[in-house]
Amino acid sequence: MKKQLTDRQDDILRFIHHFRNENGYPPTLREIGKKFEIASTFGVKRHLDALEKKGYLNVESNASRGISLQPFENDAIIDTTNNFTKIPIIGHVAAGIPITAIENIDGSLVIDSSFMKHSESCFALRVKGDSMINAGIFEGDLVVVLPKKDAANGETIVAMLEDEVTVKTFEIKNKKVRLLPANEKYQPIDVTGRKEFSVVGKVVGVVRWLN
Amino acid sequence: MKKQLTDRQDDILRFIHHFRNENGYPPTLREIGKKFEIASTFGVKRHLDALEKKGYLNVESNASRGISLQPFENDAIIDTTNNFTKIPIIGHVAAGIPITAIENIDGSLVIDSSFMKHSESCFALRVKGDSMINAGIFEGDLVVVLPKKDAANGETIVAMLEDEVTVKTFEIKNKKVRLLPANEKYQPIDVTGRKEFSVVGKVVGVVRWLN
DNA sequence: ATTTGTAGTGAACAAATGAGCACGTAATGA
DNA sequence: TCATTACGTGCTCATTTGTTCACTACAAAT
Repeated sequence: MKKQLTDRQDDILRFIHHFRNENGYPPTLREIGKKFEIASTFGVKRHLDALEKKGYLNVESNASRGISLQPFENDAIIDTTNNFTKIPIIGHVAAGIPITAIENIDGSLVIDSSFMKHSESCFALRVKGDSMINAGIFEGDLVVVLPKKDAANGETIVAMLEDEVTVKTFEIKNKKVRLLPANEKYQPIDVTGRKEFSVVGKVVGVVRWLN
Repeated sequence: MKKQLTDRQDDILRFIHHFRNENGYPPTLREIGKKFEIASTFGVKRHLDALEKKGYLNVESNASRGISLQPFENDAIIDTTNNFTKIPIIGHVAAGIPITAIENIDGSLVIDSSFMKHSESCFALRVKGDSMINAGIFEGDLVVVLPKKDAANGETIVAMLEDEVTVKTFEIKNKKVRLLPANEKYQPIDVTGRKEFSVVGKVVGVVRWLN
C-alpha cells in the first residue's frame, strides 16, 4: 500500500499525469510551479521529492523533465494518445456498499478506447458459475459492465439478487420480470416486484484469457 | 496514409518510442545522437524535422525533451507505465502472405499487459461463422492468437485450410489429426497429412463487444 | 546540369532547467 | 515546549539542452 498524500501533493501528481497525457512528455519544475503559483523551483522540487519518497514517481537527477510516473492503481485512465481506457475490476460486490468503492477493487483492465462509446464509467467483474455458457460467457471471464438502473427486454445484465451478483438475460413480458440463464441446467428466476432485486448494469463486453 | 520513412528515420522513430516507453519521458537530441553515433545535435535535429514534416511526431520548440509522438498505426506497442499492450488486428488472411504484413492490418486492439505472458508477438483476428459457439467464441468476436506452428491435443487453434483461416479445437489421436468445431451443426474435419493445412497459432484470448 | 532530399561534423551561443542554500510560516503531535 | 512535517520565497550556480551557422558528401529526380 502506498503512503497517503497530502491534498497538495495529490493535486500536483494529478497535474503531472494530465500534462504527460496531453503533451507526451512530463512538465518541468517551472511549468508545475506556474500551474500552482509556486514561484520557486525549490518548492516544486520538494513536492516531487515527497512524491518520489512515497512511491508515486521517479525523478531522474539532472535530467530535464525527468519524471517517470508509477501507474495508478485504482483510477480510470483514458489515454488519448494510445487510445486505451483503464477500468477497475471489482472484486467482491456487497449490497449497500457503492460498487466502485476503493476497497472492492481487485485490479484493472486495459481495453481499447474505441470500445468505450459509453463514456468512461464502466467497470469489470469476474464471472462465477456457468449459468451463461450458451451466451458465450464462461466461468472466469471478465464482463465489462455499464452501470444502469433499468434494463430492456433481452439485454444481458448484471443483477443484484439477495446480496449476490449474477449475470443473466433480462426478460420483461406481460409486466413480469424474469432473469433467464443461458444454460439448460438452470431455471429462469422470477423477480417481479422482489425487493432484493436490482439491476446493476448492462454487459457491454466480455474478455476471456486462456491459461 | 503517412509518408514513407527512410531506414534511418524509421530506426530513430522506433528508438524514441522505445525510450519513452522505458523511461516515461522522451530522449534529448544528444541521447538520440549517442545511440546512433551522430556527433552533432544538428544532425539529429534534422531527423526530427523530417519526422515531424512527415507527420510521425511533434517537436515543441525550445522545450527540452519536447517530443510528442503520434500513435503508431500498425505496430505492437508495450507501455510499461500504464501496463498495456497494443496488438494488430489482422483483416484478411491469405496463404503465402506473411500474416502480419502491413497491408493486412485492420486496426489495433489494446489489452492489459498482464494477459500477455506470451511475449509480444500476438495478433488478433475477427471471427467469422458460428462453428465455435459451444466454446464461447461467437461471430464477430476478436480472438487473440499466439503464433505457433504446431499444437497440442485439445488446444483451441487458428488453422489455415485451403486459403481460409478457421478457429477450431485441435485433436490428435492415433496419429490422426482432426479439427473439431464446437457446434453440433458442423462435422469434424480430418486434415491428416493434408498439404493445404497448417497451424497458424493458438487462441489465448477472446474479446467480445456488444452493440 | 541543377535542384532536392538525406546524412553528417564541429563549434558557438542563449535559453531552459535542475540543484542547492538561507530563511520564513504554519500546523501537528509527543 | 520542542521536534517534525508540510509549504513557501528569492536567489545563485552549473548543467543540460535546443538552435543555428558554415561546410562536406552522396543519391535521386527534374
